[in-house]
Amino acid sequence: MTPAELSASLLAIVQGIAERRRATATADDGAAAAPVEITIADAVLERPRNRDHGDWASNIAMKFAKRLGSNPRELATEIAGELTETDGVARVDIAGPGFINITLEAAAAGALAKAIVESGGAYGNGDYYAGVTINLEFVSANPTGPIHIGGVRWAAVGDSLARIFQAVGGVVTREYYFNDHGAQIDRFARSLIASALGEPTPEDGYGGVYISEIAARVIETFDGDVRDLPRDEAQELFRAVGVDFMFADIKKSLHDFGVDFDVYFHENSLHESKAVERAIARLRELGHVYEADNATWLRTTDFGDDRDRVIIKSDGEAAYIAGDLAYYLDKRERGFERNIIMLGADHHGYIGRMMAMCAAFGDTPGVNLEILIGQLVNLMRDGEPVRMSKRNGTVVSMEDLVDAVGVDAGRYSLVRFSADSMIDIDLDLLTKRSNDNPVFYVQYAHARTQAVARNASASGVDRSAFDASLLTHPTEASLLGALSELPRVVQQAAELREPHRVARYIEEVAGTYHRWYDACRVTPLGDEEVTDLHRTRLWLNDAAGQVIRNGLGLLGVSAPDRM
RNA sequence: CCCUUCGUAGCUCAGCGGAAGAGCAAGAGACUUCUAAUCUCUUGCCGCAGGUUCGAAUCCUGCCGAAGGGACCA
Repeated sequence: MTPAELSASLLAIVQGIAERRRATATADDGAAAAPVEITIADAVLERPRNRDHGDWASNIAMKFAKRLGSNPRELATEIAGELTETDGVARVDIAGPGFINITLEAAAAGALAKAIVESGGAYGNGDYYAGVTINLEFVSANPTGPIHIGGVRWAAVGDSLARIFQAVGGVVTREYYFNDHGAQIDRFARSLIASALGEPTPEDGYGGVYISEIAARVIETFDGDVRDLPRDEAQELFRAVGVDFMFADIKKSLHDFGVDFDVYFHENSLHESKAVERAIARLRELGHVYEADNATWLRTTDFGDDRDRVIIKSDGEAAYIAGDLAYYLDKRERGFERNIIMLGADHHGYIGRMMAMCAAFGDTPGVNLEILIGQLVNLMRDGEPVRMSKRNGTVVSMEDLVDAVGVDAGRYSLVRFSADSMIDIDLDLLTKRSNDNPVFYVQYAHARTQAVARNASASGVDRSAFDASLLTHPTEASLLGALSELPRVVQQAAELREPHRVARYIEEVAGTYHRWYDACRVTPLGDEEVTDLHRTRLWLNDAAGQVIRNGLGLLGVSAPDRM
């Protein structure tokens, strides 16, 4: 019996009770006579932490007691009476103010092990976003330097979120918006030229080691002596070629981190294709654009922003947001129902104008456009914060992180925390390659499932028999309960856009598995005969491995067979 | 002044209407038998004060503390 089946039974029972109450109620009973709407969403089951509270618990009696003209414990007792008769239910207890604690028969609970193994990599998937087109934009760091450790967080979280959306049926495009237009790029180009000519770093330029490396590579591609070039031609050369090199580097480090984007969108293309003009013209037609102080404004205050925004500056240049207008419109024209953008907390001020822009186009903020804000990463050394700056070249890059701890530990430690919490990354701890990263705990659990499977095979234990009623040990009920949660966790992670839930969940599964391993053997001891208990436990072992593997997969972390 | 996020065990953080959790650190125990990177035992005015609710760590208001943000910068 799956949790879904159990909650369906529970729903039917409560609906039946409500129906009978209504039928027998007299008109002057008031509340009891009114129809009470009870849906599957009300019949949620929780898995209690405390095993004394059974396999599943429901608070439905407390929720509906008042509306059904009863007190919680009375209603719970009535529900329990019927639930006890349900196939697969071993025991029902009432506890506290009206909790209904349900214990399943071993056979009913254990059937799940086989179901998981048979579903394989698809176990945990759902249809929450079936067929929904989702554009997920993340990282989008300027190509003026390597991706630093702050951007890496969004790479890990964003890619994981994309995987989770896909698991619930979403048609996801991972997108990287490449800001190759504007003043920062000009500064980048000037910095390259300065480095190439042996001049000092410009006042407002970038000065890292990577600048001289890129400059040297640009010089190599040029047939002749860059020193002979007029300044404006040099600027263009270093801009175009330098950005390409920088961009290739960024792409490669993302790839090495296991993150590949479907679309790398160039901001510059929006200006070259006149998409910006078209977007502004569209908004002008809709009546949201006006001229003032020699500039062109978008009346975002009509849509909840705290001030109107300039879209074309008085010098005739497009403001940054103009690109955003065109970019959003482009995404919509490419057919994405949902456009999600992940930004760092330092950009939270963008939300108002972006949502207003979305509404100005006639779309629905929060549905067609959604902005996720994640807190920044705090870089520490010896307990002291380290300031990173592209200007003076003190940047800890994605490669530094990967070199120090590897892709798995790096990704895991970034995706394990809620995006709402700021995280400190201590460089010394990192380089010590400390073993306290829970990723090893989880990976070890997976490796252990594989070791058990190998040993089982060597001892002649196979999956030729399955008798779920044999899975009677408390740790087996506990493990089965944990395994049953994956689909719900995945859906919740998708709904709330919180990949860290998957990480926390597989940590719990790993713990439950280790405890089961400690108590229950899959392969027989010494000369013992292979029994159906061993065979059935192999199914459970393999189901646990499958769940951990699927969970790690959603985080982009490998599931090793040996450690 | 305004906005956003955070404040839970010694530390790092989960939980976000329903019966206070994990890892680490510290101490004590458990391997002749499937991986000891494991398991077992030991820790709390959920920042403070009100409110909503049958029920609040969770929702609302105020305060305190931390981080970030409020441009015709990107």
